[in-house]
Amino acid sequence: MRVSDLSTVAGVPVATIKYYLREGLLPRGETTTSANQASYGQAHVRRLTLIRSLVDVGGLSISAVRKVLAAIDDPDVPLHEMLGATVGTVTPGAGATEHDEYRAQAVAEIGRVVDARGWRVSADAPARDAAVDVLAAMHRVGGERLATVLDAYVRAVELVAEADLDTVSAVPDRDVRAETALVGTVLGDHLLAALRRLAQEHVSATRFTPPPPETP
Amino acid sequence: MRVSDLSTVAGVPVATIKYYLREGLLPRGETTTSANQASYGQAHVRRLTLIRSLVDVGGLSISAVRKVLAAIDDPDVPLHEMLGATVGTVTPGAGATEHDEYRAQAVAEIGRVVDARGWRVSADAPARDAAVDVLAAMHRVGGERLATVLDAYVRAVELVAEADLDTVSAVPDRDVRAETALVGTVLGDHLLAALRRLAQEHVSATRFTPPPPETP
DNA sequence: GCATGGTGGATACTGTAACTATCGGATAGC
DNA sequence: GCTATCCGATAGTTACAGTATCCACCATGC
Repeated sequence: MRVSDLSTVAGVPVATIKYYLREGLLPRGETTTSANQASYGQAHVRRLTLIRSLVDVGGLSISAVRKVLAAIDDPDVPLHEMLGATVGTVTPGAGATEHDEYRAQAVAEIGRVVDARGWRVSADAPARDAAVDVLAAMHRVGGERLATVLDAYVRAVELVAEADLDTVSAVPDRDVRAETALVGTVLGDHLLAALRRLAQEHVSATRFTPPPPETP
Repeated sequence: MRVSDLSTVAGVPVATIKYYLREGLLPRGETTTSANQASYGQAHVRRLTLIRSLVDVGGLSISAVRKVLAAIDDPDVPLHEMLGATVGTVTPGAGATEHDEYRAQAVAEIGRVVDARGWRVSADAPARDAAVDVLAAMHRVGGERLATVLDAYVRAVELVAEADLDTVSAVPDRDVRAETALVGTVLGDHLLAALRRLAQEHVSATRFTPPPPETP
């Protein structure tokens, strides 16, 4: 399989494939004979599909994809660390974090819920900082109001995380498991976001409009 | 309050404020005397803080911010429609959606869960398409495996949406309510994502490592 | 045995997004 | 009156994600 075939199968322009090769997202094909004839296999198609999903649907940047793929490919990186690597990349913020009153309050609130639910998470988990940043921003712009959702969110993500781990645990192969965890986490965020909008619409409809005629 | 003051208070460079004015994100200050002396008030500070949160923490693009702000400011736009407007902007995809087997399956699955939970959502809600797209991408890259989480996700977002609506309903003023819904939805996605990582770490830790010494 | 066209690799270019810098004229406050 | 600041417009900058072009080289069908 040469580039043009890979391009056809995966639906990605050749120029873009070359770009991904340059950027180290996609391993180079085996240069069988010599010099300028490399051959690509099924693994390249998989990887390319993965990259496209992360970029197009997951919204990751190229450098973010490079990072997480490197983590996938390194057998020494534990799973939760790989997922942690996606945090800083999905939420681009974290730059020049202001240490104001809002942030202090957010730190306290996150600490409270982590303790209350008995979560065993390291104090310096990147996701923890991300959560603090978002919560601080909520306070900054919306006052106290928004913090009241925190407990419900925490219970909801426990449900989600249990399901996530069930799915990931069921995969025997290490590489496939890492890939599953990655895709499930990155795309899962967006799936959750879309479902949340639907659920909001539903809840809003049931609360504020008369119920539809019963259909038993 | 002139631009430089606004800049100091909100922590945003003057040049950037001018850019936002140009782009119509921020209403121009009242041009009190005439021509070149405009004055800004507390509302501008609020709006500027809101914009920065949506951009920096929420990750929205400038054009997306313009769209949702226009929806906020228009009293005729119903709440769920405003939130729907954020869907297409957060998930940039939707371009050249392939109608392959994966998508067909995703459509069926979303239809199934919506029916199963009795969700009252319109068939052409933007969030529905977004969910279908993401689910199709999951199938494309990860096979059947990932779809098993769907039911758990649906139950989780019901919890979340109830909490969201509780919070929003508690706000009396229409404008503040719209703003709360917007911020809660956009930033809420990221808060949920970060909390989800934490919960994943916790669940992973409790499943695969010995329990910590008890501290009753 | 040789023309044709695809290949790998390098380099240069394009388009978009989000600012950032400069400029010309006006005006505020001393 | 003088200087600092302001407004508005225009032009420039940086980063990102590709695209496009070039060129020497293989490989294969005639």
